[in-house]
Amino acid sequence: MKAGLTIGELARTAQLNPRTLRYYEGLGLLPRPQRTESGYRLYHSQDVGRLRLIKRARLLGLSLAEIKDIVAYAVDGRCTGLHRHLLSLLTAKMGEVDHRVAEMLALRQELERYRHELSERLTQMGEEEVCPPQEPCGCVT
Amino acid sequence: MKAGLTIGELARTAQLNPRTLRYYEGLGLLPRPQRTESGYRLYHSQDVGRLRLIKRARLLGLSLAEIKDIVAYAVDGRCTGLHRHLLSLLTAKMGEVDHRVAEMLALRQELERYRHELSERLTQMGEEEVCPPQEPCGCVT
DNA sequence: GCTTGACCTTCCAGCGACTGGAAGGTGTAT
DNA sequence: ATACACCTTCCAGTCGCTGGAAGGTCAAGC
Repeated sequence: MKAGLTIGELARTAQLNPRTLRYYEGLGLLPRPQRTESGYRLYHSQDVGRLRLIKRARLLGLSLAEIKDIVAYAVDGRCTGLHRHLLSLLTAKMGEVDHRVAEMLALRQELERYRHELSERLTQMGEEEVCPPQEPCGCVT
Repeated sequence: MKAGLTIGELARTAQLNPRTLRYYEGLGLLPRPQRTESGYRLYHSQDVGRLRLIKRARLLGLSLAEIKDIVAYAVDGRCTGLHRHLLSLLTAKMGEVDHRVAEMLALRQELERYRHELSERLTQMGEEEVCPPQEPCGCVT
């Protein structure tokens, strides 16, 4: 076994489960790779980039079907549907990225507030103690 | 039917499916609300805030079980487990927010690049045409 | 050479978080 | 009185994984 990554190696570098890669292959999101004589999948290091794009798009919440179109374009330069369709998908999703980033940052602030409060309470009381019902912090109203 | 929101009204203001609210209730994420004589659920406007927090936390990818702890603390001021446990959860998740925001922005750039390229191609060729295989844009390597 | 152990293969089944259909009751508007 | 949109419960399906089972492969150590 020489040039090429096994599914485990690719999965490790892409921070994904090997099972997930096989699942993606089944959906056509990942091309069917070469096989060794014994049937092991052999990937190119190039596939890492493809997976990185997929992962990011998943983070945003794109469906695997949508991602398939985007990856097809990004990696192979072809569209499965209409140009205009893909274009409007991209535009919509970019707007969603902005929205999500804003929400994330709002959540971050909220978490920070809880964390701060909580760590204060923790220093005041026993370390291992289960928390009794207390005043709500009133952040959520 | 007076003071109080029906499940549909609450769902609409929180931008969620009524079914999702019932599902959350089943998991204990949302308290069992009052009922009208005929059995309709009646919510307080206060529940909107709770749902907003839940939605944000879901956006970040927290599991509903994790969110349950956070919401219990944020809204009712109590922990279901150890203080320290919740604290480390919060800290970890705040780190993840930062990571996600960075990934989102990277994705945004990537999408913008595809979008730009694609719109150029679109103005050069027929509007409604299905895209033939073309050069990959080489962004993913 | 043989065993150990980590890897690979396929297939099928389960989970988490919804989401939809069916069958029936409610509430208000015309 | 009849629409029509809403509500109720229950069960089953979808999406995106993820795990177990049963078996084959391969490099390392004894």
